[in-house]
Parts: sequence; C-alpha cells; structure tokens
Amino acid sequence: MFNFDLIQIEARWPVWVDQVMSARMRSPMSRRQMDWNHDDTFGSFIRKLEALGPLDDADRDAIRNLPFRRRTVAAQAYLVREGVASSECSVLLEGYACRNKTLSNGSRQIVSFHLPGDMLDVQQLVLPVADHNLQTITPSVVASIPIGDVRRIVRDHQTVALALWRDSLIDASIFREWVLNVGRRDAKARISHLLCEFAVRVATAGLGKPEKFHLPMTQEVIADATGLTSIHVNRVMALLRSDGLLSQQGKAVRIDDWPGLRAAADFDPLYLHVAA
Amino acid sequence: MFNFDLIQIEARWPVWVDQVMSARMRSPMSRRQMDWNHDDTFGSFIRKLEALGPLDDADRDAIRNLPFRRRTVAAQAYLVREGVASSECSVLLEGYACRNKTLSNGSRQIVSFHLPGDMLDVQQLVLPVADHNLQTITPSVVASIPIGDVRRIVRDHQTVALALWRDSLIDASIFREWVLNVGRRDAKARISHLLCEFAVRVATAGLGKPEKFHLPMTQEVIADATGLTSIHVNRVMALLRSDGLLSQQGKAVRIDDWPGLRAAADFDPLYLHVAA
DNA sequence: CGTAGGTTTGACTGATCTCAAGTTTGGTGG
DNA sequence: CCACCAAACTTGAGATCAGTCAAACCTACG
Repeated sequence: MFNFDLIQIEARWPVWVDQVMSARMRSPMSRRQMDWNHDDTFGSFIRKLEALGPLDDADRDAIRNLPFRRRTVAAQAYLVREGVASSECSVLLEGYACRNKTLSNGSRQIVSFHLPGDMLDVQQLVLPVADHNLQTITPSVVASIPIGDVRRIVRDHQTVALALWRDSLIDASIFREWVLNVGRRDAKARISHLLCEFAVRVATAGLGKPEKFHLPMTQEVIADATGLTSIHVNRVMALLRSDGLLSQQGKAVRIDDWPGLRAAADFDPLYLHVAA
Repeated sequence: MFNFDLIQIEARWPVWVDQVMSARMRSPMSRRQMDWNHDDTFGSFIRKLEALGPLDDADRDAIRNLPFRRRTVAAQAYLVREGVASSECSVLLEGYACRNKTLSNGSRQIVSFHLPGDMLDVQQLVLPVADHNLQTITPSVVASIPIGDVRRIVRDHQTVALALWRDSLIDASIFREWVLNVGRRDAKARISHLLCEFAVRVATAGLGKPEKFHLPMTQEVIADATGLTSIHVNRVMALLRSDGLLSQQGKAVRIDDWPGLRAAADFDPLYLHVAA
C-alpha cells in the first residue's frame, strides 16, 4: 500500500552515448587486454547467466558492450508500471526489488523478489505490455539497457537467449511455488518458507551465508508477499523466534535451527532449480 | 487429493515409427498438395503458436513432421510427476489438464489449467527436472513428442522458439495473477476470477463462447485451484447463482451477468496477453 | 531530540475450515 | 429400461486461524 513514484535518475544520457561509442570502438583484442574489474557493471549478471548455461567469449563481450544508463532509485520506487510498455530492460546492480500486483481496493500482493544480478524485466523483450509492477524495496542501483539492444543479443546469441529463457522458466517455477505457499500453507509455514527461499537465493547469488543474512524486508513487505497482514506477520515472527528457529537483530537474521525451519516450511529447494 | 496413476497408453510404438518415416519421406511439394485435415494432429497447437507470433511454411511443416505418439489417458492421470525428468513433450489434443503441487500433508494446490492445443511441458525443453505434477482433469488425448525433436525445432526455427518463449512468459503472467488471486482476494472474488479467466481462455482457444461454456472441473478441483475447501466452494457457487451472476446445468455454465461477475472478480484480462 | 516509519501488544470479529450428515447425479450392469 | 452405486454436491453446527481496530513502544535518522 505504498504510493511513491519517485525515480531519481542520475540524468547522464551524454555518458550513455559515450559508453556506446567507446564500447564499439574498442577492438576485441584491446578489450581482452583490459582489466575488466574497473567496468564490471554486468559482472553479477554475467555470473548469473553462466550458472544457467555456458557462455563463450563472444557472448560475454556482447553483454559487456551493451549500452546502458546507470540509475539510482529510492526505496519503494516503481521501475515498471502495470499496463505500460517499456523501452528498456533493467539489470539490478545493488539493492532489492519486488514484482507486485494490486487489487482495485488497493491491497498489494508481492509475487517475487529480485536480488542484485537479476535482469528485472526479461518479459518486456517478448511481451508488449507489463502486467505487473516492478518496485524497489530498498534504495537501489539499476542499469537500464535499451530494449532493442537486448533483443539484438537474443537474436544473435542463441546461448544467451537460452539462458534467459531458462531464467524466465525458473521464475515461473518460483511463482508456482508461491501459489502453493499462499494457497495451501498456514501463516507459520508461509513465512518460514519465504525465509528459507530467501536464504537459499541469497547464498546462491553469493551475497551471504544461508544461516545468517540481511533481510531487507519490513514486516509489511513480508505480509504482502505471503498474503497476510503485517500484524499477523509480527506475531508469527515472534513465534518463530520463541520456537528457537531463528533470531533477529535489526535487519540481520540468523537461522538457529535450519532443519526445524525447513520442516516448519515444508521447504524443498527443487523448484529453485539451482544446479546441485 | 487424488491418488490415481493410471496412464492408459495406446501402445503403438510401431505406428510412431511409421509416422516418423512417412513424414520424412514426403517431399515438401507433395505435402503441400495433400489435404492436411486428415492428419491435423497439431492443428490446434499450430493455431495457438501463430497467435503468439508469425510462422512461415517451413515452421509449420517442421511442426507437422514431428514424430509423436498419440496417447489416451484417463481422468486424474499423471502425465508428469514432480522430481522426474521426462524424455517427452506433450501437446494436449482433447480434454483438460492442470498443473499442481502438493504439500507433504497431502493437500493439493492447482497452479494452472490447460486447454486443447496447449503444449503441456515446454519447460522440460529447458529445465532438467519437473518441479510440479501435470495431471488430467478429464479423460484426454495427448500427443507425446520426443524431447530431442522439439529441441531441434527450437534450435533451427527461431520464430518457433520465440513463440514458445512468449507462451511460457504468458504462463508466468497467469501464475502471478493466481498468486494475487489466492493471496489477496476473498472466496467470492477468487472463484469469480477463476470463472472469468476460464471463460476468456475457452473463447480465445475457439472452444466455446465466453457467456456459455463447459466447465470441466468438479468443485473439489475449483477448491484446489483457489486454495479453498470444496465445501466453501459449494456455498460460494450457490451465492453466485443466487446473486444472478451465473446459472448452471450439470457441467454447463452460463454467465448471466458478465459485468457483475467481472466486478465481483476484479477481473482485468490484461495479464492473459491476448492480442486485442 | 523530535519525528516518522516500523514493531509490538491486546481485545474483539469474522471468514473459512472441520466434522458430520444427507441428497442428487451420472454412469454401469443386469 | 431400470436399479444400483460411487462420485459429486448440499446443508448445518461448531471451531479456529487470521483480520480489524486501537494504542503503545521502539529506533534510526535528520
């Protein structure tokens, strides 16, 4: 039930044009001689894609050479709005985001979370209009890429297209699990499941350890993701703590009893399709 | 909470081999001279794909020439089981199917329905293991295609791959809507929404009119799709009838007040991405 | 050190579930 | 064509999980 719409753009279109030109001027040779770390904007994105399918040098170079615009956005900012056609694809570089839909009475349902390294709107490549909102939950940094350039890569690099397709199918698998979560689990299991999923995803993205991680969500956000009220989330979190399953200090969560939490959640990570 | 596992296979592998050979023997010329209706197995599938993106003759011929095995399966039969890797892709030719997941306590959540013409497990092309069950809800006929042949088409026919990608993204969009449905709508709105969606999908697939159609689900199936109990579904359906929104005779449903039902459901068909 | 957002607690309400009968329907075999 | 049976549907009464409303209480940050 937020209502912010402030997207603070580091307005640097000139820089964007510079980046396009300089990237296209470099020969593959000279590029390979560079130290890439100083311009590793898409590093986490490439690493994520490589976990989904092997890329070759040409694929990686094509991604690194994508023109982009770096944007810093506030928490609760909308990156994409339901019903709107976007001309850009964004990669989340820092911060956390969610996809959500709202009822006409204003209540909000979060349908997934995004971590740094995720391409946020792959579906814009292929579907004309967004059917949901994309919203940050913390202050974030995104790289926005003109959609035509991403389409060109998808057309010319079949392995990249396959990795993106696989990524969107894993997304779909997570949505299915969420339908189950929200449809058939009680509040304690729902919240436990959310925490298990987040722990595993944070760990596979290399952002922390599954037993102790930073939970960027408020209880209201957890409520909107689980189909509960923030008040009930509060009571259930207190229950999980008193059951000795986890402890919290501020936004830091430590899972004290992973088997216990996993059992409470009926959590099976199969649906996340992380390579064993 | 069904427990059938009976797949009645019209065991005709020889026929399958025949079909492969005869299809490959025909020259494009002679094939074009044929009356295709007598072998229009993939007709509804091709029509569905064409709604997702233009196909050319080569694409259509490649699909028509796919080797397949026609299977007749009972109601409640499992076509794919969670955790299992399948070597086939199936196209639903007749009947209705659903995808579902179950909790360890046995309760079932249906996450989507499939209509004739749908390719049932596109994700098997790209992900190794099924994360959910695929189950018929009526007696059905499916065409099972060896997965390698579908992968070959996807590799060689970019437009087909794009249409399938688009199809799986629309699937994902429907899952998102279901998370919202089950997470934030009350029972009356949930069931109304399910009916609105089904009416639109049946109509776009050319299987009936949106104001009067055959509803192949029992109240227990509707309950498993909406996260309710069949008893509560029964009461709410009676309410919808007494509100004058719809009437039923057996499995036939007539929507008597489409604007009313749509309002009760808070239904906006945008998420189905049917071309306007 | 004031303020807004986030968290916690309590009392009451209500939508949906559970358990427990019936009743209707549709298909099948005699 | 009818009788029967299982599955599906219907109805009622009581229990419960989660929601609502209302008020404190933290706590991070300007």
